[in-house]
Amino acid sequence: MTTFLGDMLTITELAREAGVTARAIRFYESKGLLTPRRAGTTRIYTHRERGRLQLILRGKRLGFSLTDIGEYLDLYDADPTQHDQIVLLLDKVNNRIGELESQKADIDDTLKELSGVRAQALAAMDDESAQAAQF
Amino acid sequence: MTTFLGDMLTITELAREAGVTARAIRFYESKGLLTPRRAGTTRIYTHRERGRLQLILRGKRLGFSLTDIGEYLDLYDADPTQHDQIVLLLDKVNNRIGELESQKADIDDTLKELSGVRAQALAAMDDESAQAAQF
DNA sequence: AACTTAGTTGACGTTAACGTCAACTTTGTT
DNA sequence: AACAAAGTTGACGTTAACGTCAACTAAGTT
Repeated sequence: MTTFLGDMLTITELAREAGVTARAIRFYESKGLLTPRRAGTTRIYTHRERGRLQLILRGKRLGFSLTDIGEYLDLYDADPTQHDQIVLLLDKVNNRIGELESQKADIDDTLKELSGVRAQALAAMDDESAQAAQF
Repeated sequence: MTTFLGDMLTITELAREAGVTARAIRFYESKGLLTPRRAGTTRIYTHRERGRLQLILRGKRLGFSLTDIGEYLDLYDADPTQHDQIVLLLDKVNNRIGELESQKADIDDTLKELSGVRAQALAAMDDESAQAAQF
């Protein structure tokens, strides 16, 4: 294992670093979200794949399906010399931005409600201690 | 069907209004997220259930599981006279707020990246038309 | 050379969130 | 009364996203 690896990681190393299982990483690959090089039969993960994995995990945290995430990743791979591709790209990017902004609005609504709940809870506790101070 | 219904809806009416299937609504009930009254055997949905359903759907848009959503809905039902409940409630509310804020951060990161992608795409199109203008 | 230690490829199992019947009962209509 | 429409309860099917094995192989170790 004293072979020079530089920026490269094995699947279990990447898994630990990212906090997921190797199985999950292979699964993402089977869905076309990752395409690691191979050293013989063994998968080798480099900077690019690490970044992609982070994007995948972030997408998951936002509740997107792996299919959606795949389309998102594709946005980074468009050929800037193909006019048609760029036009399609722009459309998809704009759609994605719209979705994310409405999701953000949902979050803000929820946060406001939770602030309300919290305020009520604090008020209830105040009442309680005021009540206790009576005796 | 000319019975007075007032604020009340039948399951298919509620389903249409909310854009989901009746099956989904029954499913949410089976998970304890909704508890409609009954007129004999038929479910009756009133203002409260409609609001709850909206909260469920918003939770889904944010990528939460029905279990998570159930805990979220519980936050609205805490008894303000029970000290222990309120303390627990505050803790849960604060956790939820934290999660949502980090989710919001993920969204903002993604939005920034997408802006970058868009800018690159627009630049590529500019180059292209400039190129075309050469001839 | 014999072994342990990753890593690899199937292949089947599992959970969440419904979809899709089938078989009834209940209502309102003709 | 007879009937179509809507609602109800099972119960089985389906998809996504992995978990869990089993059986092999390649790579260093002793």
